[in-house]
Amino acid sequence: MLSVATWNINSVRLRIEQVQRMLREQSPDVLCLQEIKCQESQFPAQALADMGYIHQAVHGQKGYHGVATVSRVPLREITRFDWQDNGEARHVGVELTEGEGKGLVIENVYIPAGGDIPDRELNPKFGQKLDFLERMTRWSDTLGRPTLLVGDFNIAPLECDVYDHKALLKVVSHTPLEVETLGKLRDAHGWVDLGRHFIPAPERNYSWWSYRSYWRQKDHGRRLDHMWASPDLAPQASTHRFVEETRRWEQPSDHIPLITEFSL
Amino acid sequence: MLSVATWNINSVRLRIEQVQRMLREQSPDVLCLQEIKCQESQFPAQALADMGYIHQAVHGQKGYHGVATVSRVPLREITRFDWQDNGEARHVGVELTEGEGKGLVIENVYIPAGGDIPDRELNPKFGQKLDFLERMTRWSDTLGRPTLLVGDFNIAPLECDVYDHKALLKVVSHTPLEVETLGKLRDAHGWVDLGRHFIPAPERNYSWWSYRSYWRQKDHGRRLDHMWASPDLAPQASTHRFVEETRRWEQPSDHIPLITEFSL
DNA sequence: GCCCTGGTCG
DNA sequence: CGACCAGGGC
Repeated sequence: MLSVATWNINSVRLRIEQVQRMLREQSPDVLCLQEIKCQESQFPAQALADMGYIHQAVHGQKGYHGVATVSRVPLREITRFDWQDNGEARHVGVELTEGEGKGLVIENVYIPAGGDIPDRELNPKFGQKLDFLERMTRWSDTLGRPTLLVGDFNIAPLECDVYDHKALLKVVSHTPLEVETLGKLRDAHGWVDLGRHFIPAPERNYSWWSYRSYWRQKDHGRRLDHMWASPDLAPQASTHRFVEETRRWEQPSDHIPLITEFSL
Repeated sequence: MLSVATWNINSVRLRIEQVQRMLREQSPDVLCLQEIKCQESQFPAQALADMGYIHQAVHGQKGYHGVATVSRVPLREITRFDWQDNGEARHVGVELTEGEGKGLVIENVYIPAGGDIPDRELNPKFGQKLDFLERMTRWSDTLGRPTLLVGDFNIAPLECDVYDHKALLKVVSHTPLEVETLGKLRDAHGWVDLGRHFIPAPERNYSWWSYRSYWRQKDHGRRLDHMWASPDLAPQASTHRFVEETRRWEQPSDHIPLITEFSL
């Protein structure tokens, strides 16, 4: 048994107590964080180590972005890709080195949000997002081991992954071009979307609600966070859950944690 | 019986729950706030009205300074002086219009801090502080009714009003020039310093501790907040207390409330 | 909306 | 140290 969580925490320093609470209540073996928004030197390593998460791979930067994978089972950092080649900290890859999960690779990624306008010409950030996905797609070809790819993908691929499919067709995160580009990444390695494997369409299944306005009343969510298993790993996934309650905590992240359990 | 509190709250929006807690626990009839740090439109009027403090005189500005006097006994705003003539919101004067305290005037003031260097030439803010005090001194001559003058004076007049008299002689808030200038204001109307009337020198008696460094461990406080009664009002003051516990609350103001009870 | 960076202020 | 502001990001 091995359980892995992913959570875009939107500042790990501000929400370290919420991380600790989630770890106490959900008890995953491994936690992948995105948007830690700090440098490695500022990462709350001790607070997490005190809870047993002594194995840590932190790829941070000042102020923005940043990812970290912490674990109570041994791991070692194996990669730290910069698919944009611009110095942003959006990926860290680890390998579990002992126990049932030995050899499992966990890729933790924060895909660019892509700006407001879904047009390469008008909005360079949208192009960067697509380029990022295409580079990940080429990288996918090279993988040869059981791998879990998790994080904030900033794309809600299915109609039922958003509260209003038609309205969001022109909104970055749900445009046909993004969905198609993400689909190529998925197909490049036969990735299995565990969120929809365990909670099949058309069931409502969101991981993010804007801070703005009436997200709670209207349930205007999107499924932007994902856990994808390589074809050789997917059969071992035994449960998968979205921990929606954290979105109702005080001063929450706008994203919620996802957790998968594996029988390994 | 009438009780009046004064508290430099250092952002009333951020600390409205602490204000409510203090009001519940101390139950003053009137509360004078300084450094509300908001415009009148942003003042948490409803939260205070809900607790019975429905009579309010708010003199705010954007971001800095600002004073407000709220009460559960009827009052009317009578003055709103700008002794510096620069648009800063540092004073509001009210008159109680009913009940035992009818006719009592309460002047709520936030005297300028005065900058870092205690020299008019090198630091214009120090001059502005002295000018502010001198204009208040001239204003004091004109008063003819029982009056309570309260607020953050930003001066600790006595040796025992600071944790280290000698060290602070050259620190703005305790320089001989400030103490002398404040003394002239006091003498201009025969104001009675209730803090020292009820807690005589040389007893330790602080109302402010810096946010910086080890204020709690070292008790490096100063008495910057004051309640002064006009000679005709002072005999009615029956008790006076410093509510030090608020400084140990979570995310506190750097100042504590002072409360005087009057037998009226 | 909320969190970052930096600035000013006390 | 911790308020505020403005500007940038998502």
